[in-house]
Amino acid sequence: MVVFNFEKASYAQKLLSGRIRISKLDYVPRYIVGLDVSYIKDYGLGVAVAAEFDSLRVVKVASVVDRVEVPYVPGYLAFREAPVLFKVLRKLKLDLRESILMVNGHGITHPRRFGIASHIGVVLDVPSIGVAKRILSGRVVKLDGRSVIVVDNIVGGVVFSRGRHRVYASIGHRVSIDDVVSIVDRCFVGLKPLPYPLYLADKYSRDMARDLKVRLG
DNA sequence: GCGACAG
DNA sequence: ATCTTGTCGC
Repeated sequence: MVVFNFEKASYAQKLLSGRIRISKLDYVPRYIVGLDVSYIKDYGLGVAVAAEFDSLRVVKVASVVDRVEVPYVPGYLAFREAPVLFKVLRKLKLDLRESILMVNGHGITHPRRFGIASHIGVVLDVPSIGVAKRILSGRVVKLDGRSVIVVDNIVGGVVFSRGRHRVYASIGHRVSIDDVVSIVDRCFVGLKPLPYPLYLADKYSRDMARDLKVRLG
């Protein structure tokens, strides 16, 4: 049996973090795609929700059930979940050249600056943003009335407060911190604690887990 | 060594 | 993430 090699995974993350491009989004996206995974035992239930960037109207949803081999260890989430998300993105059959990805997890606000949002963004070379419910790496600092996450002396993420909920958004790939702020901000609708595309991906994957359990007894 | 630790 | 009863607050 092959065991996961965390040493090599660390090396890969440090190496690949050098491929992250932090720059202003170079096109107006047509779609924003929310990505999330829930679990039943060793099966990951991945969901992708594509919404129009302007109206946030949902245009496409895809889901996949995939066996996961890698355990969850903080800092190595991508090696567990990214394969599931690559599969569901293939099923989505959407032209990602005109889209941006919103991934449940961190981007560069990661111990080796290569969280799952950056991982997926770099591998597919698609603009991406990470959105996490808890902080993983970096220091939260107040910067002109706004809480931001500083890593390596740059602003890599921003903290959003929705009532008592906190959301930590960060640069994934091919976006600027200003893009992260403006894009995540306009995805909050109503009182939902997560940006809409991610809220739906999260909801649908949980619904899927519940339904599948009923079907299994 | 100790604490912290996305999903 | 998932499991899982009662309980706090609006």
